[in-house]
Amino acid sequence: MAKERTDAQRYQLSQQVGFNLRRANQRHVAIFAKHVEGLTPTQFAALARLYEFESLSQNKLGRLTAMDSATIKGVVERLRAKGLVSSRPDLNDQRLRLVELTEAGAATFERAEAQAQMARAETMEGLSAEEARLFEVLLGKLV
Amino acid sequence: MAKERTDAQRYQLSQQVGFNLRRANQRHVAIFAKHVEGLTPTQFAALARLYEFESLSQNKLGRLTAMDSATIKGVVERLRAKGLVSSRPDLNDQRLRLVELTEAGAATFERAEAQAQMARAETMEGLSAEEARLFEVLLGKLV
DNA sequence: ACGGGTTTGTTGGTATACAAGCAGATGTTG
DNA sequence: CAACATCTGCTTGTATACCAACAAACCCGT
Repeated sequence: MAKERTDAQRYQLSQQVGFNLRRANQRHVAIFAKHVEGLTPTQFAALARLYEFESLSQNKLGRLTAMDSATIKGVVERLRAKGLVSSRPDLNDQRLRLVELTEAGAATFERAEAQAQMARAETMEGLSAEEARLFEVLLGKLV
Repeated sequence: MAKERTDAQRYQLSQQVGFNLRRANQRHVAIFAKHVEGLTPTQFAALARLYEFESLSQNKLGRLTAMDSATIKGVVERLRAKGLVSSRPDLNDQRLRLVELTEAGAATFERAEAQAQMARAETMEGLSAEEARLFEVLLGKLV
């Protein structure tokens, strides 16, 4: 057995918000992967935004999904490789790349939405309905 | 302006727990980086565990910090490059690599602990003291 | 003692995530 | 209109994060 320090010296990592935020997120990603086949949470988020807004520039899509321009580039690229989105230059503003859902992308999102709901339920299963509602409110204030 | 779908069709990504867990974690990592210079949250977590237990095998350290063996390998490697930990083979069990804090590592952790506390405070600044306490309890039930 | 299962650490591959630096396009202001 | 600032997308580099496959070392039951 490894020796432990006394309580006075011990730092309670397991009770640190930052550590637990990271673990909660890790756990949710794992649960999401189990329920939603073929899409990561970030890819799902991108599809959700494109479903909401028919067409978005790549950077704007990134901002709406909390990804910087380097990250969203890769996500769009992988969604494109799966045939779920298309992208083309904007004729009015030549800096922009307009990204859109394909039909397959819209269908995939609609199917994934129900699965994502199940992932959410499993993520929250340790909390009562009342606690879950409260947690979501507090989490919303944090971000 | 991009066209939006009607409310009936709209998926409220911004209210999804998974999405907000990811954003909350991103935000915390950014705040942590601002307050704790030279250490990432995961590197800090590893130092915290090594401060708690004097000596740990690499894999066990990974388990205690919620990192798989591939991830913890890189973290230990970078901490070693900074001179904050040392690692050596275990003579009793030749599979193991024992990882320990160096003196510089212990000092760095003690300094970083106060800074991490400030990062925590800033992360939670949107919540009242009572809400923050409650949030931590609920988050603890989730992980 | 030995053959089978487990554990540990490593490697390679994929996917976020962000900083910094870049070039081209656009906007703004004198 | 010209100078300047801003924005967009791209690239490189670093750091998690996890999966799958692997070999060496260990453990355990027979």
